Amino acid sequence: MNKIQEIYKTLYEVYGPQGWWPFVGSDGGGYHPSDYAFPRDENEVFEVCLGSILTQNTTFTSVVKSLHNLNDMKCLNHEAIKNMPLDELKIAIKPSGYHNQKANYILEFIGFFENLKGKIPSRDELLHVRGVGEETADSMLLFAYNQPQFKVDAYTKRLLAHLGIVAENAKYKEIKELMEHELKNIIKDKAELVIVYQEFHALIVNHAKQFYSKKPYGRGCFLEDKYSQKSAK
DNA sequence: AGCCAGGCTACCG
DNA sequence: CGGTAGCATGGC
Repeated sequence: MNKIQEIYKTLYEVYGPQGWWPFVGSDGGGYHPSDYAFPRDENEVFEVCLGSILTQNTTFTSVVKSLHNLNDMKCLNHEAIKNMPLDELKIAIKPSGYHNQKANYILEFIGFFENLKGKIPSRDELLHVRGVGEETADSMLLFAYNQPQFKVDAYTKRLLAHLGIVAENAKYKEIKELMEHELKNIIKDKAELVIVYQEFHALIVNHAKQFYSKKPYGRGCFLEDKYSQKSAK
């Protein structure tokens, strides 16, 4: 087992399955640890994509508020959002911040989404949608479409940089390819790989919220002793 | 009161 | 190419 896999194993043993991606539509199930039958329909696929845009540079608790606002207005689906007044959309998603930008991102994405007609988009196609960058694209592919694309976020980079596994100025692509390379050779089954990518990302966020949110980063991080590649002092 | 959050675009050199 | 200002709100 390589170091990345050991870190995953340790985090999973400590925190358990995260069942990331809280759904608020449908039966309003919230998080769903150990249940990987999501998303269950086309509307939940869209809900994840919507959440992926809304969560840019924001906490997911804020996103859940926005999603509840839309759900209360019976507008938690692409057709209703497309047909609602722009001002109402902006008000609904206000808790997530950047509502002027994100409202337009969402409408642009809906145009793209409807053109797909249920097809799975490629990563490159997603990246051409305005408002969809690398992390958002991977978020959609991993959590909405169950594709084995590792999602790298600020926490992932911060953790790996702190442990000396990547450089402080490492780029998104470099980190993504490292994680995928270290994990996919061992895990052959695609569905299982998706689950590991999903859980790993969620575990990193859970862990990093506690130990990598405020400076000095890494204080109290129990991964540091075992996995840090930095030479002592 | 200030810093940070599960980023992206536009524009600069 | 890399670097950075601007975008907005809520929580602690």
